This record gives sequence, structure tokens and C-alpha cells, in this order.
Amino acid sequence: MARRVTLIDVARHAGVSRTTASYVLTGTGRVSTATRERVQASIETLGYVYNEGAASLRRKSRTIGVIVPKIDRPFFGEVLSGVESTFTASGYMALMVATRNRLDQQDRLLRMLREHQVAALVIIPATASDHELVDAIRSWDVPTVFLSRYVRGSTEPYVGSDEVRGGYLAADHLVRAHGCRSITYLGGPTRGIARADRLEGVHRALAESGSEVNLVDLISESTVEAGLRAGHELVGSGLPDGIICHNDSIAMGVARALYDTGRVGATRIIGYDDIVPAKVSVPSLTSVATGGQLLGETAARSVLAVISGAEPAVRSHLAEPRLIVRESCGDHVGGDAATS
Amino acid sequence: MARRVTLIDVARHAGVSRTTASYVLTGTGRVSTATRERVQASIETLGYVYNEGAASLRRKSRTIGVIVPKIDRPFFGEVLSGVESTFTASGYMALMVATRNRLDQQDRLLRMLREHQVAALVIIPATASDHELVDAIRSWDVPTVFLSRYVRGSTEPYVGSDEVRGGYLAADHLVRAHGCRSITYLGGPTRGIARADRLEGVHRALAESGSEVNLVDLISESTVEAGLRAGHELVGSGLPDGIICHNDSIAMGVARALYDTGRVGATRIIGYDDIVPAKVSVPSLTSVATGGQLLGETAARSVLAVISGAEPAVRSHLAEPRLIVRESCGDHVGGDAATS
DNA sequence: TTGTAAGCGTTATCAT
DNA sequence: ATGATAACGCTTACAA
Repeated sequence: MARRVTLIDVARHAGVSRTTASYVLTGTGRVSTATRERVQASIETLGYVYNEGAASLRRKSRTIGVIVPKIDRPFFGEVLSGVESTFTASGYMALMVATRNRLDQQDRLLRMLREHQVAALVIIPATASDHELVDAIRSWDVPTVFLSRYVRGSTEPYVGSDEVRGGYLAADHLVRAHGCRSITYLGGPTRGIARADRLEGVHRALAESGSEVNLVDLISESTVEAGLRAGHELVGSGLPDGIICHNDSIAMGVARALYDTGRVGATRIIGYDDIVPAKVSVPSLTSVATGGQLLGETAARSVLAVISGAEPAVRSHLAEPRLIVRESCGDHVGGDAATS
Repeated sequence: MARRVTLIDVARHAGVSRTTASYVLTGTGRVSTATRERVQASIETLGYVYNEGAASLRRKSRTIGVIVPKIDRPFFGEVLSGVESTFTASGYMALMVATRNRLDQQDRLLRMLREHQVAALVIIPATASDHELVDAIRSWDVPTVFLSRYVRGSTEPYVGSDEVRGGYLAADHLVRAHGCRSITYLGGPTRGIARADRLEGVHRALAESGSEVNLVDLISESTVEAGLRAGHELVGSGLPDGIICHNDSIAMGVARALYDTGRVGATRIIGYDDIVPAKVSVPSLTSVATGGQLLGETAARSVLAVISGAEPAVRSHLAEPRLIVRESCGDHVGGDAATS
């Protein structure tokens, strides 16, 4: 097996020094057009391949750590898609890892990423993350943006959507447009800050409405299956006028439970995240859209700006969520999902 | 800002040589317990962090390239989840990239991964990939496994499910269990090999059944929206007895179109991949389950074995798909999705 | 515009 | 069991 072709070989072949060869590679320094073309030709004929790893020993690496709780959750998939495309478009590559929402895994992965010398970090922290995580990252001193979830009490750079506003939009719609008098907030991690924020928004909407509304706070996992179970239980124990689900997966489960029990339309359901299949759920889901892909892009652009020195610190960014109204809250029953 | 702590610092602090320090780090070589503990203490007090990049300059790197068409497709999410967990559990990290099913992107990303010295490659090739891709990877000479899609005519190591068998299972069920006389295969990339293979299985099932079946081959994108459109068109032009969809997203779209037009149950629908929301679709989807997560794990384990020298070459593996029967093909109409 | 040479932080070979 | 020392392939002052 032939030895790897290195920059020295290229230089020798082109009759220049390593420096010059390096210059044409990186675009740095001044090189005459003639030399540049000669070097480029040599690169071509020798089949030279740049060694990013070796280069990273001198300058900053071009890999960025990306941490998410789960890789296969639809919403995270959208976010990751935005992150990845932004990075690779700029010549960076993402080391993606999943914590499965476990703090010990998160610590381990953080450590591994650090050992891999990532130039920056984009992290959707595990739900139970606290200040220890923030401190660990701070002491590491790498450009970091928290994405979609932030750590309670932390003021670290954060890109996400306005959860309070999202909760508000959902509750406001149920109360004002549909006159709901009893609302259940269903699902989401117990200790999660998003849950607390959305509930705050809900309370705000209820207060503004001035009407007496009975709000029930129900914990459940954030999966389709959990939503299905919860839906059946709610049918058994008495349905509220409206249900705000922590995400669309839960909402789809609930919707299906209503369908199973012949209670379609017996309550209004609002989901969260507006993932693709929400459109074709029966009924199609009214949902709070947060624009996962765009959030991912924004976060990625943000750390890239810092790395390249364009910005001194990562910028925080709070996106405005939108309420996508569909059948599940009663407005379009019998309507056509294709037109929504 | 303090200089990075290196192995030299550790060695000095512990009063040993770099070599010895390196030995305790990697577990290689013989080191007395006393020395080992002394070094470990120094690592602790100095806050030393291993530099994977520097190490990769000497030994093989511990990053592996993972290429998929789209990161946010439910099935790929499941696959990626399996790949990632297997890699990180073994101390490897995945550089994940998405080609968006475009060959130029795929070439570019391949190049980037190569420059990053990945130790191996796991790739779900873009649909239109041909022998040029195989040749490029071959000449690069890195342990590679093709995952979930293979390149026409190639005999490269491949981990996937038996597409022919999958098509067979679907068609056989429609014909034998339900006596369908007209079947439409809907969706999937025109030039895709999976499509061709599944259709072969369908034909085989039809031939075996001995009955006269009218098979229509309908192209469409593999999205919920496309399924929705196709469903409406089929309703307009006349529904076949059964529809085999290239994936569950299409199937959910079709199901919704039937619902919209009041034709639920008017034809039998079979999806593919058995993604989570298929369970709560209305009707819940009969689907060919391919076990995405497990496929991902298998592929990952396979390349890891090669890297560590346990196996001479990557092993191919063809998983047996299973038909998950639910309401959408008429067996359980009115049944309870929760029990499926 | 181009060349010289000193790192970057490991691993691995060969002595001792 | 431990230590010197030469790679690994690139970037970047500084010199010419």
C-alpha cells in the first residue's frame, strides 16, 4: 500500500516549498498565479488529499459538537437538519451525539467532544440539566449555544422559541375562540423548564380572558404511546374542554384515543412543534409551530459567527411561535387537510 | 488564558516520561501500579484533557463518517439512532452528514469526510448513486458498509432488509388474505433499487397466487404531502383493491385522503418501515417493519469489528422484514390501536 | 513572492 | 518497567 501523499510531496512535485503549497491550499498568503496553477496541477496528478486532522493540530479544528437528547424524535430531526446543513455549507462538520436524556451520558459525551477538540458546541441539554452543566461548559471555554432548551437560571447564549408565548397562544385560542372552561396541559418532562414556561403562558392567557377556567396539569411521557394511554384515561375520567399537549406526538396519541372511543371532536386538542404528520392526523392537529429547522440554522450560524471572529459572543435569539389552526380544535371539522 | 495542559506537563508533574504517561492513558505497555497512580493523580490535579486530534496523527482516528440522504426522515432517524449509540458506546464519534439525495453534495461530503481522516464509513447512498460512488470509495480504501440502500450491481458490504421479501409479504397479504385483484405500488424514487426489488417481490407473490391481478406502478415523492395528493387522485380515478406504499409517510397521506373523501376502508393500504406514528394513523397502518434502529446498530458493529481488526472485511447482513398487520388493510376495522 | 524552521500533542520503536 | 527520540502532516512567524 502506497504511502499517503502529503503536502511535501506536492511541494516537491511542483518545485516549491511546503509553505507555498500550503498557501495555495488555504488561500492564505500571496502566491503568483503561475505557481498556484502548478501546485494545483500537482495536487491533481498526485491525488493529494488535505489532512484536516494534522491541520487542526495547529489551527482551530473544523468540527463542532452537536448534542441532542434523542436523534430520532421528529422535532430534533428537523433541528439537526438545520444545524447540519448550515455547518457543512461552511466547511464545518458536526459530531452528533445523543444523550438519551441522561445526565451521565451527557457528561461522558461532553468529555469526548472536548477530547476531540471541537471548535464549538451546540447543545439541546438533557431535561434534568442544571448549573453543573453550565459550569462545566463555561470552564471548558468553548463557544456554545444552548438550543431549544435552556438551563434554569442560566443566562448562557440561547436559541429557541418563546415558550411562554407558545403556551399563551394555545390557551388563548382555546379560551377566546372556543370558550373552553376546563383545560388540561398534558405531558412534558416534569422538571422541564419548557413545561413551566408554557404553563406560565397558559396562566397569563387565562388571566387575561377574565373567565373562570379550570386548569389541570397532567404529567406523561412525550410519546405517541403515552398520549394514547393518557387519552383513554381522560375519556374515562371525563374530558376537559380542551387539551394542550406538550408535543405533537402526544397529541396524535390523544387524538387516536378519542377516535377509538368514538369521541372525535368531544374535546379540542392542541399540539406543539407542528411536525409533518400532524397535518394528516385525524383530526389534523392544531399546533404551535416553532420552526425546528430554522432554529437549528440560527443556532449554527450563531456559533459560526463567533468562531470566525465576526461576533464577540454567541447571540441569543428567541423566535416567535405561530399557532397553526387545523381541525383538532374544532374549526375545520369536515374540512380538507390538503388545503391547510 | 493558560496554555493547554499536555501530556508533557503530566509527565513532568508525575516525574515520569511522556511514554509512561501515554501508557497509563491508553492502557498499553506495562506500568507499575505505583507509577500509574501517580500519573493518574497528576492528570487529575492538572486537569489534563486527552487530545484525540493529536493522537490521530499517529494512530487511526476514532471518528466515523455517517452519510444519509436526509436527517429528518423518521426512518433515517431511527437508523441514525442505532448507529450513533453503537459508536459512542465504543468510544467512537460519528460525523453525520446529509446529502439531501443529491450526488454533488454526496461527493463533496465524501471528500470532506476523507479529509477528516474518518476511520470508517457508513453510508445510505443517495438514490441516484451508481458505480462511480462505489469506485470512489473503493479507491479511497476505507472500511465501508452500505446501509439500507445498495448501489445497483455492486457487491460491496451491505446491511439492510430484504426488499424483495418485503414486497412479497405486502402483496401476498393483499392477495391471499384479502383477495385483492388490483394493486397499486405507490411512491419511491423512480430509479431506486429498493423500489425495483420490492416490485420483484410483489410480482413473485402475484405469480405464486395464481390469480389474475392488475398491478399498477405509480411514481410519487415519498412524503406525506405527495401521498395525500396521490390518494385524492386515486379516489378520483378509481381506487384499486389494495395500495402498497413505498413508506409510511406516503401511506399516511393516502389514508388521510381516503378519510377526507369519506372512503375509509374503501381500499387496503400497506405502508413500509413501520414508523411510530403509523400506529395512530386513521386507520392504523399495516406496514412492513424493517427495524431501522437495529439495522443501524448492525452496520455500526460491523465496521467497528473491521476497524478493531476482529474481522477481515465488513460483513453483509440482510434482515428479514416482518409484516405488522393493523387496520389499514381491513383486518381490524373498529379495533383498538392501543392493543396493536 | 517564496523559503526556512519551529512548533502542535500524541504514539511507537528501540534502548536501557 | 521506564526513557529518548523520531515520526505524523500541517501552519505560520520570520527571513530572504
